[in-house]
Amino acid sequence: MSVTIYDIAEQARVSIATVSRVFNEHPRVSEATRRRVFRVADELGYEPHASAQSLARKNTQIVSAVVPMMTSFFFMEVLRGLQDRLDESDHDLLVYAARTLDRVDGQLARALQRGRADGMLLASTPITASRARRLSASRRPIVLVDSYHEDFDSVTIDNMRGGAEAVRHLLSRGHERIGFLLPLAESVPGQDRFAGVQQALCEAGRDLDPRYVVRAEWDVEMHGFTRYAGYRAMQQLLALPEADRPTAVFAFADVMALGALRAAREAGLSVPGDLDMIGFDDIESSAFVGLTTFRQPMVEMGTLATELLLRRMREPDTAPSHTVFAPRLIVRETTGAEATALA
Amino acid sequence: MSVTIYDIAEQARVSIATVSRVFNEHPRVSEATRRRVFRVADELGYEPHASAQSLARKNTQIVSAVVPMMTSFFFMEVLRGLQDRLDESDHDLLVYAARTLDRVDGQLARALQRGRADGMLLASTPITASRARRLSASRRPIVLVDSYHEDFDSVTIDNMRGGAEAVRHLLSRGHERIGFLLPLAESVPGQDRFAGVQQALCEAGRDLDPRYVVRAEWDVEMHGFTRYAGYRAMQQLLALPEADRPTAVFAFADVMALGALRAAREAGLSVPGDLDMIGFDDIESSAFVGLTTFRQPMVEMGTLATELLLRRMREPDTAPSHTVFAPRLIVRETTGAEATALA
DNA sequence: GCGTGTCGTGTAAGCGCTTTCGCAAAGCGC
DNA sequence: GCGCTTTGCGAAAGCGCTTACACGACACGC
Repeated sequence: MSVTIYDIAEQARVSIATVSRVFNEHPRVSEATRRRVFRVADELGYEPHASAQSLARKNTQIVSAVVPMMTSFFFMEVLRGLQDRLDESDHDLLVYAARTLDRVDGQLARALQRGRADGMLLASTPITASRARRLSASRRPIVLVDSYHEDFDSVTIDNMRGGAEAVRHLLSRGHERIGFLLPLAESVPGQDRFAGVQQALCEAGRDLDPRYVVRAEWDVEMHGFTRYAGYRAMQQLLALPEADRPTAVFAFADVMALGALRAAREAGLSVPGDLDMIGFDDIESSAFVGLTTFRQPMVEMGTLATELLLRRMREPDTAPSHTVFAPRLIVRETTGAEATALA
Repeated sequence: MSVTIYDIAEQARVSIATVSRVFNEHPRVSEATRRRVFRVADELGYEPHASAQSLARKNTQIVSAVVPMMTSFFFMEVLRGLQDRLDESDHDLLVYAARTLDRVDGQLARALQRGRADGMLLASTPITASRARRLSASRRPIVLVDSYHEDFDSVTIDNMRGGAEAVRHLLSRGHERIGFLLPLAESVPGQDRFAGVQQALCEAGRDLDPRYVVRAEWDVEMHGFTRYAGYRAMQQLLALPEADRPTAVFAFADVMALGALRAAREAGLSVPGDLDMIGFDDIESSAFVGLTTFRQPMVEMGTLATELLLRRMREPDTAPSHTVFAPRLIVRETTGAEATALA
């Protein structure tokens, strides 16, 4: 078997309590014994047993993250933020990734059930009433990233503002007929962005032409956040009589915009030129294809969320905080920017 | 505090041993007590304490994965495979992600140190002699994904074959002057692909013109697997006298190819037409830009690796197995395929 | 020299679970 | 009915660690 504090205690001629104290940096240990214990521990190659520590200390030094991989680029970036911050504070990260949105509940259940973690991060997971109830019932520190519920700390993006800004940007470029490619109605970011759209149109005194609003009905389990959904939705827009076709399109996600770009080009349109296009997310491909979009400070969101979680683990009874980041418009070729060299 | 087996035992008028037996599906429990225990457990909302179980059982039901995020798309896909398989067997996943390759050792150390996991998956992590030593010393079940060492189970891609096939494909399209964009010399997949290149050239009776081989010297911490590195490397190729310029380029990774494409287009070349291009990895953007490349069965690699790991956890003393997947050439527009509609 | 503090250490009681062992009761063949 | 096995369960000993408590040794002020 592996080395335990008993082995060290024996060899170092002290009690196991002292060995434990040494490793826990307890102040009342003499310099001499401290050194002796460390030396013996080194020689024997001792590593504390994580489970035993957890059991005795009543904490695990583990944080879990539940993520629907739907937004995989988003998640990878957030993950970076998490890891960076967690490394510093000596916590490990347990990941419960769900393939599709409908599997999130399963992963959530597991994460809660096992009770392995001291705290939990939920990324891009819509908090329904029933989820909220279960989360509250677990009495665990919880932080939401990219989703909102009043009972929990959250770090989000101001989607409404983004939606509004997208419209304003397109209006400022003189577009009269703007098409919108939306995800499923259930999508919360989708709802918010759309609210922004309506607000901006209203402010500008425009009406929303329902023919220009296409809701994805494809790839339902991804809420329509896929290339294919964007592609099909765009085709629907393109099926309008040519004179009525939108001259600009706001796709609610970059992946959708990419599909839409493809559809537009297949239809013989050039973008920009015949059509302006704007997305949301700033995924990796977007810079490459010159897609105008909105950037979200994902790494930062990850580190902040972790920070909040660690705080809440220390002080569980503070009121939930809600941080909202502003998305930043990145103007690229698809709304007329000059092509730029690769940074 | 939370509910323990003692609470259940008391309420159900049995001993804690029996409660434990019920939950562990021990055969020798009467149907009546089984039911009673389950009922009480449900009422009280009992959840077994993971750390206590680990301590008593001497296993954790946790698998850890160490990944350099370098290849983030690759990792996300592999992760999918992992999760799918782990979910089935009721294991949780601990992720140690390193931002860059030089931080891998830190994460490796943590993963080993904490001893939290019953087994370990290493993705895309070059196994140096010193790492191999540390891994062996830990006496833990280990499986390598996308890297190789004779002492451990591994699941890899036949990079040499891919490299050779890339060259053959370009030769078959009549190219005489082929440029190569390589990552740092340290990169093992890079070395293998290059070996394949040399082999294919040799078979075809061609010499390798050293002017056509550019090794990335940028983004060293990513081993040169970045857009920017590809971009700069391509510029170097383009700096050759026009008559000598390669008519086709094999970039050793899609990200590099994307950068290279950009550089080529900035230089006024059209791809395909003036230049053929081929990459490796089939990242998401590649389908979009029509890049010919090699696909790796990443999800499958993930599930297989997990399968192997679970097996090794059951039977630690079997000889290491080495599975090699063949990369599949995906011919797209950059080597002359017709543009295809989005699937 | 005596109380009073502080230091350094050991003893032992947990943390919540699994599992061995033993025992009584019940079932079996004859 | 007698020995035998099987069944169902409890007692108790861990798993490796933390930590409250106690205790002796020593330093200090007076």
